Amino acid sequence: MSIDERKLEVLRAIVEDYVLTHEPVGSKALAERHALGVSPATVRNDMAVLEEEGYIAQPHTSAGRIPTDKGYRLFVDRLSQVKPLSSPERRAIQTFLDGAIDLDDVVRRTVRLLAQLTQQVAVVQYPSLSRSAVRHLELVPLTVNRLLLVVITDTGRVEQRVVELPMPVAEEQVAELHTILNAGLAGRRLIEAPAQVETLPDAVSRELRPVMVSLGAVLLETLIERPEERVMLAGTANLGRSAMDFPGSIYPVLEALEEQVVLLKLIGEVESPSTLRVRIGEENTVEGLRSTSVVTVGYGAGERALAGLGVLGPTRMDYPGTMSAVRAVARYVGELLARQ
Amino acid sequence: MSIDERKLEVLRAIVEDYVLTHEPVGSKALAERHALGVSPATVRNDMAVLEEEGYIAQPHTSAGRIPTDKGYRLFVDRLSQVKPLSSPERRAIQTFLDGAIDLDDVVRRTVRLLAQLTQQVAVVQYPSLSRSAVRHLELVPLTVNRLLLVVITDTGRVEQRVVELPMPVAEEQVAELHTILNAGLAGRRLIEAPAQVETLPDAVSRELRPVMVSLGAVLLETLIERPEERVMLAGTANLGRSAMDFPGSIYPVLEALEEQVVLLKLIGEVESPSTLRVRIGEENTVEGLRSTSVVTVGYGAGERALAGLGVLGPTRMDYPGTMSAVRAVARYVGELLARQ
DNA sequence: GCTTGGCACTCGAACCTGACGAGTGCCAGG
DNA sequence: CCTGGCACTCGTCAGGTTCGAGTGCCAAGC
Repeated sequence: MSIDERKLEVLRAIVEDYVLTHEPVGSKALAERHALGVSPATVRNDMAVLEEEGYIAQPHTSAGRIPTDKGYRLFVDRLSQVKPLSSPERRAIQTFLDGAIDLDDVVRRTVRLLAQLTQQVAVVQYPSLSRSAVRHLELVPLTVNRLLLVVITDTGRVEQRVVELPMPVAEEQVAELHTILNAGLAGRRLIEAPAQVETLPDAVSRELRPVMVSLGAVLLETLIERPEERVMLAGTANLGRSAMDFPGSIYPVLEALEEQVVLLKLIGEVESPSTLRVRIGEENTVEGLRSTSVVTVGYGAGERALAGLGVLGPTRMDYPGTMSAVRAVARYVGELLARQ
Repeated sequence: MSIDERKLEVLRAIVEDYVLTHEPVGSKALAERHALGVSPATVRNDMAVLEEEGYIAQPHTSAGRIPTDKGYRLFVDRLSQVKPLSSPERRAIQTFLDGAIDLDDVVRRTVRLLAQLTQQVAVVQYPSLSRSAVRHLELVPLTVNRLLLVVITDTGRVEQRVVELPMPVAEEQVAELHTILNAGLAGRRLIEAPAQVETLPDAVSRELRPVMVSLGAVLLETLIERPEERVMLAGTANLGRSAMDFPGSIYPVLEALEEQVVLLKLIGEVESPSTLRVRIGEENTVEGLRSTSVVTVGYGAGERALAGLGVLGPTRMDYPGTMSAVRAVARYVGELLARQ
């Protein structure tokens, strides 16, 4: 690393000031506001080097400097210290989340909380179906040859599908199917279900085999092969607050946020609940989000990530604050889900 | 009404031109583009009268006129003719909605469709719980003293609550509760359920009464007294397109749209599926939506409105087009729900 | 060799100005 | 009651000027 201590200090000062004021920061103001112990002229020299190396840039010749994506990256990687949440904040998270009555409510509260804490756009993915375990399967006869298949997971998620049966079934037969299904699948992860599903038809009485086959097919197709991953969004209005930070308009950002696929791509690629992931500006693969930064993390019980959550805002965001808020919320939601 | 034929014609022309161009329209352009059969000077006189009566206004002295809310109101009430949808549009609605696999999917497709057809923000309310009928109730034992109560309505909506029981119950007892619940409630509207719920404890064996009481309490409280009305939103990005139409910014609009309560207020007050409701600008009671117009209608099977749907956009919107799109979609969704 | 103060230079923001033209209101004549 | 004509208003736009923040560079100092 060719950058010595003071230059890093200068970069940190630039990032901090710029995040605070939204204005390009000049050498003089910088030397004054931060106890750098050197004169503006010296700062200018450092800035020239930083610019040459691509960490900062000038919007126009006679203006101060602003950090580049590369600058923010360095800041996040080496300069920012985790800002611990204030205890009122911690308490707010607890009391706000503890009131949730079901999974939907947990997700809704979480996403609002995140949006409010960070004053940015928050995204929370529902606990992923494929990574959850089946708690219970229920069959509800709708007509003689239509069943509603209800799957309840250990995270509290409830999914239902209508299944068209190849033949009419009586009530006792439904009971039989019900028993076999639960015996075979309850407690299993959905992701390890396919093998199990194959064996199910053999376990039921001969005439019910085709019915069990249809049920298995629906299970496989809609719950495992293309499980419906859902996300919830909040705080879009916060984009307005920082509208001037987006070149052009917030329009492409709003557009990207409307696409479920995009959102999933954004927070779906999480690994463990302990590692925060920060994508800054151009690092985002999604066209339209190139002017934003995204902070995501997995959440779930223990080390296994059930799903992701995160926050999206202008590249000029308060990274330390956002990162600790995201981490704290994820941790707490994980505990909450493990508890029930 | 002190306004004669030609003045109305002039007003219509102004509205139509302004909606098309987004620019104040002057007397000359107006006389040219529309076959009014009179000279610009005459149009000017008419415009002066229209302005005096509050139907149009001038942004500044040397500019053309734009319609006021009152002007749009007159236009909607007396001047616009329903613009029938093109047959490709009709077909698009059909094919797009027919692919839906469950209620969630119906709502999601509907809201997207509306947003795309109108190029505005679309809002769709889920079929209201209290106005739906119970198709089936299911009880899933979680632990010995916790049950999951699942309610399936005739519109395909599935709601679930965890119920803490005052005592542990065995499997046969759950079966009994299940039978009694379904016997008493299946087929009833949720809104007429309270009376029925009261009688349920008497129908079960003595020792199960307290359990049935808890179940009844949960049913009443969470499903009937404060039923969770849900809405889905799409097309927020379309606000960007007409950002310049909003004085100040779209920020307050976005903010209002984040509030479920506001959205419900917006589309919840619908009566019959046949009557469109148009609220223009200042007619909106919601602060923040004073610069928008809202077109809503009820939808449902037959004459009974199950819930509402609608569209929100700048006051300068294509009212005839929007109105017919909203009406057509509502009609089709109603049919779809009745069919299943 | 790094730091510092001085100084000339650049360039965007803000302000002013005048020309232009769209659009109006009014009036007299048909 | 409609019409053409005409004076008037006022926002927009282009061009020009000033102002000042901030820079880069250089020579002197520690």
